[in-house]
Amino acid sequence: MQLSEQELIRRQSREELIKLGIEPYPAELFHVNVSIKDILQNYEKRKTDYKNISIAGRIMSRRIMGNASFAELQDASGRMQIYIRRDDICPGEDKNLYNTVFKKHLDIGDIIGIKGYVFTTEVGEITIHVREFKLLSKSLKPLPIVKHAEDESGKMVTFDAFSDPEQRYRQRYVDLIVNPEVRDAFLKRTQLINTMRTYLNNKGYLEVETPILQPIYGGALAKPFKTHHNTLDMTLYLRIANELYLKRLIVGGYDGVYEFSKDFRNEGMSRFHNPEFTQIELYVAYKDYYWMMDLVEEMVEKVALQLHDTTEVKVGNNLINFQRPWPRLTMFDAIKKYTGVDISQMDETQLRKTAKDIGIDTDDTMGKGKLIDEIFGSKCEPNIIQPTFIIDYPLEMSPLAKKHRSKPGLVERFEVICNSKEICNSFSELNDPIDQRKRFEEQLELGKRGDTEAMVLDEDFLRALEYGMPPTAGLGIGIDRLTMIMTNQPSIQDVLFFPQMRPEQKIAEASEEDYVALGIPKEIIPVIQKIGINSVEDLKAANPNKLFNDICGMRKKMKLEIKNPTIEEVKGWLA
RNA sequence: GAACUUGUAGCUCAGCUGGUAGAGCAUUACACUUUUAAUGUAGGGGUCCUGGGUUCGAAUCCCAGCAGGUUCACCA
Repeated sequence: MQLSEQELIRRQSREELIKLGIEPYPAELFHVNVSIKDILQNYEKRKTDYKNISIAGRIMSRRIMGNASFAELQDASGRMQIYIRRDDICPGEDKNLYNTVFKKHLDIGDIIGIKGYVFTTEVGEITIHVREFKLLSKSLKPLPIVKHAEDESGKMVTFDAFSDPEQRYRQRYVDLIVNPEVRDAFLKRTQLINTMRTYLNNKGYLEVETPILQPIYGGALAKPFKTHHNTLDMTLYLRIANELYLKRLIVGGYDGVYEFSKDFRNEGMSRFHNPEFTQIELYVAYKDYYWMMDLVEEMVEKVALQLHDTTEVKVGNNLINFQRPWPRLTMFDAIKKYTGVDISQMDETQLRKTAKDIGIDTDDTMGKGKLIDEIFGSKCEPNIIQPTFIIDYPLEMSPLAKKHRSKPGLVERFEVICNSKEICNSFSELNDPIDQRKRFEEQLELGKRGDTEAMVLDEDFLRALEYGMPPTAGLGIGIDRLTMIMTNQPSIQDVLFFPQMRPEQKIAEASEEDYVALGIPKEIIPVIQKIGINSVEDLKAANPNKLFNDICGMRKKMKLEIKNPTIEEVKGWLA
C-alpha cells in the first residue's frame, strides 16, 4: 500500500503523540453534556446554561493565528466554531500542548472532546472557548475539504464540493462527513418510515417478518436471485415480494399485517433501480381497494406533513402537492386521455397493432396485459406528475388481484403515479382458490412463451387460500421511490446508504515479506514500490538493467540515505 | 444490454493545432491573540485510469480494456 505524503505525516503525528504520552485512541468514554444544535438554538436565550459544557466532534477546519486558533467542530447535530488560546490550555511554562500537540499533531478530521464555555466573538459568531481538549481519535486519511461561504447576495456557495458520485457512494462515510445535506436526506428517510409505522400501529395492524429465503418466489413479476442451501441441498430464492406470505397470515386470522421488507430483483440497474430495495406491504382483512385508496392518501399526506410541515414538496422542477383527495382515473381512461385511443374493447391482435402504431416495440412473448402495460407505461406515466390513482387494471397483468365486481375483464387494482413513477400498487386480493389456480396456470403459459418474469405456481399458497381468506385489501409502497420524491433526490443511489456497485478493483500487491523472501533489502522496498512495481510478477517481468537504473535513480530522487544495490544483486532477485 | 461522455496532486479543476504538467484548497516550515473560503512568505507533493499503436517525441491522436456518469431499453 503506497501512502501519500499527507498520510505519512499523519502516521508520524500518531507516533509522536504516543511518544508524548498521549493515547491517540483512548478507551474510556468522553462525557458529552450538550449538542451543537442545542447551543446554536438556545445560547442567546439562556447564556448562563452554557458556562460549563463538554462536547465532542470532528475537527473540520483550522485557522491558526500564533497563540490563538479557531477551528470548526462537527458533531451529529451540526457544526460550530471553537476558540483555543495557548495560555488557556497551557497555563504553566510548558506550552507543548498548544504548540506541539494542537498545532502540529492535530489535523482536520481528528475527533476531539472539549470542555469550555460558549461566548460570542467580536464578529458575532457563537463560539466555544476551549479550556481543555482531549484527542479521542486520530484520523490518518485526509478528508476532502469542502468550504462554504456567503456570496454578495447572502446565498451560500460551496467550494470544492466532494461531488464525484462514485466516490460518494463507495465511501459513503466520507460523503456523510463532508456533505451534511446527505445526512439530512437519510434522516428524512427514517422519519418517513417511522411515520408510516406509527400510523399503521395506531390502526392496530401488526408488524411482522416473513422469509427472505424462499423455495418458491412469488408475489410479483420479476427475475429472482438464486442461492443454495447446503444442508437441505436445495435451491432458494431471495424474495421478490412478500405478498404470498403476508396473505397466509391473513388466512391465519390477523386483521392487518404489514412488513417493511428488503426485496431483491435480479434485473437492470439505473437511477430508479437497485438490486435490493425496500417496500412496505400491508394487508387488511374485510376491506377492498376503495378503502385502501383512502388509507394511502391519508398516510402519504401525513408523511409529507411530517417531513415538510406542508403537503407541497418540490421535486426537481415540479411542485407536488400530496393534499387529499387525489384524482382517480381508470387505466383505460388514462390511455384514452393521453393517446386518444380507446383500447377497452380490443383483443390481443388489435392491441399489438395499436401498440405498434404509437411506436412501441412488441414481441410474441407479450400477452394482452403486458401490451396494455407497455402502452400505459410509455404514453401515460411520463405525463402524470401530481399523485394520481390509476384504477381498474386488465386481468391479464394482475394474477393476484380480484376480478372487478362490475367490469368484466378487469381487476380491482390501483397504482399511484407520482412524478411519472409508480409509488404504490394495491388491489382487492384474489381469495377464490379456484380462480387463483387458473391465474397461476395462465402465468405458466406465459412462462412457456418465454416471459422470464412470469409467476410460478405456489401450491402451499393455494392450499392456504382453500382454507378460506377473508376479503382483503393489499398494498405495496416503494419506500426508496417515495423517499426520492420526498427528499428531492434524483437517483435511488442517493436514498440508499450503500447502493450496489461493481467491486473496486484490488491490485494484487506483494507484501514486504514477499520481497524480503527474494533477498531484497528492506530499505529498498519503498523504492521498488515507488517505481510502480507492486507485485512479484511485475518484478520478475522487469528488465534487470533498467530496474537497476530505476532503483538508483529513484533512490536519489527520494533522497534516501541507503546503499544502492549492485547490478548482480538485482539480477539475483529476478532469478 | 446500447449510445454519448468522463478519468490529470488528498479534494475541486485548468492544460490550445502533439514538445514528459499547472491553479485554488489541503499539506510542510516560518510569522501572526477574535478569525471565518483568515492572511503573508517559502517549500514539498503527479505510473496525467490501464495496456497497446502512430510519432524523433503522447496527458493530448488512434485502438482495446477497466471504472464512473447521463440518456435509452427492462423493471419497483
